[in-house]
Amino acid sequence: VTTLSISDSISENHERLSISENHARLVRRLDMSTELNENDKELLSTLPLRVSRLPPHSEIVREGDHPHDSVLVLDGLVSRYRMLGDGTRQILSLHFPGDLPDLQSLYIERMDHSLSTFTAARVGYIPHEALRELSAREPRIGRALMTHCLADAAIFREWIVNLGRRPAIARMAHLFCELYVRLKALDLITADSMELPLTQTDLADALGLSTVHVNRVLQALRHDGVIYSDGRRHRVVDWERLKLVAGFDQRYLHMRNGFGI
Amino acid sequence: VTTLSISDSISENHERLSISENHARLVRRLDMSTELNENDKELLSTLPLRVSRLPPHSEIVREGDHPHDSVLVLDGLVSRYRMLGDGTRQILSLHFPGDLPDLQSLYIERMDHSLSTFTAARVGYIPHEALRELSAREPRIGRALMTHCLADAAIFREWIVNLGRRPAIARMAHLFCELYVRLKALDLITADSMELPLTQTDLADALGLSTVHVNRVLQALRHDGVIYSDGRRHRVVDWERLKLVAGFDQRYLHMRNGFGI
DNA sequence: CGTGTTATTGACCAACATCAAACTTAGTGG
DNA sequence: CCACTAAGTTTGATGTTGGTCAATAACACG
Repeated sequence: VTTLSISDSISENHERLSISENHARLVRRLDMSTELNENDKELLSTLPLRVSRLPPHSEIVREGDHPHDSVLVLDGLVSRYRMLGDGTRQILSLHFPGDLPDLQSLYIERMDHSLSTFTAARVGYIPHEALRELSAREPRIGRALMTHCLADAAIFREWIVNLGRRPAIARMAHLFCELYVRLKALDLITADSMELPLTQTDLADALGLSTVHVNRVLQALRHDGVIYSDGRRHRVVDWERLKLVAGFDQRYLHMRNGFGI
Repeated sequence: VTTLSISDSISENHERLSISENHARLVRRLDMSTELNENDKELLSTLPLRVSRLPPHSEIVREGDHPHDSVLVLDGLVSRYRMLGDGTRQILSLHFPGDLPDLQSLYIERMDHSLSTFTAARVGYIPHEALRELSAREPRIGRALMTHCLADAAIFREWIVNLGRRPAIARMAHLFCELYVRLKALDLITADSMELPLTQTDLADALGLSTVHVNRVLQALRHDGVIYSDGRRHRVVDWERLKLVAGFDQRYLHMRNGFGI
């Protein structure tokens, strides 16, 4: 499997995905921000992993839960979000294969938001116990996990900036930049194009905009020749201009040299 | 010192602030989210702390820095923020005595935002080395520090919700709710009123609004008898209504029972 | 007292939301 | 393969929130 796909690999030949290939996703992802040696990688591969196959739009963890496992995304697109009293939703983050989207539940008992799939997805559950034990025994692993959490928080900060101080078109461009770089680091970009199974309503809920406005902003970006998006596929036509519109600087993603763009 | 004050204690009798009183701030703050035993508290008090007195509006850490110490707020009001290319600012968080606002620099080298004082402040610098060493030796301390970081991230998430999905008046109310609960937990509330040395421009930069609109929103809240604010002092007149306007639910602050409201 | 900062006001404007309808697409069952 | 349906996208018309600009008022401080 040389080129992975966010949502298609579900329908690929599953015989090829051995257990160790699941762990490889995790290893690769953690290695993105913290350098891991061979020993670390071995150790990570010993983590118990209960794999589960989920339909699209299914809740993985709900606000208020007290989970005893952390979730590892193996395939598909996963998001964290909060529902408000008036029925509106705010998406907090998007997660790709290799991400541990609720690692914070290791140290913070109660979930203050929910986690669910957009696409059909495979996720792995890793018992907190195992993660704690390994982190305590192997500080390098603990450090890698913490760095993962903290890089996550850095993304939250950037989203605050995005929502607070950028106009709609820049917000959209910035989101595309972020996702593009993160997907690139995972080898999930083919021909400058990313498959994001997000509706315009989903984008609106991530960007704090209305659906209608998202539609108009996308049209503007298409018209200006910055991106070309057609349903689920979004192609970055002019990366430099996209970055410019967004005011994007990838350093907040805290990727090691050689990862990202 | 029974009643502390965010900005006034600077001018109090400093003879009474022994080293151990500085550490007490940290202990009390960490104990808010993670239960500490006497041994943990002892250990925390052994951390080396270089205390420094800073004028108002001075930068403590700058975006791009690679700090070797973490900052402990001892007195005063501190904020994290990002400056954008067009000169606008987005405040990311506000920090009170006992907070460790850049603890993430322990694991993430490069600062992706800046840290500075609003008021005159006293801050303590704790070498990363010491924090790492103690965390490794005493997992309970490591855990408390991580929980502090993660509760921080929970606040970022709530700010994303605030900026993305709440109208201006609710945003303002929500910020007041958060600060009120956090200050209450630190015993920094006197007569339902909090001293926040923030200008309306500062509030605007925290809430993603314009100064003019902040002014009008504050007037509306005053007019509705929800808060009374007069310069730097903000009094919560009707807490229930403030919560209602904000849609506030303090659980995202992840305080242990008995802390908060 | 000045002088600089902050708060307040009014007039006007722009960005974005809302509403409602039409259109497109993908999927489903006959 | 087609008709039917549901979900998503697009459009237009209109409304509102909140931004911008500019002037004035109120403080705060040396």
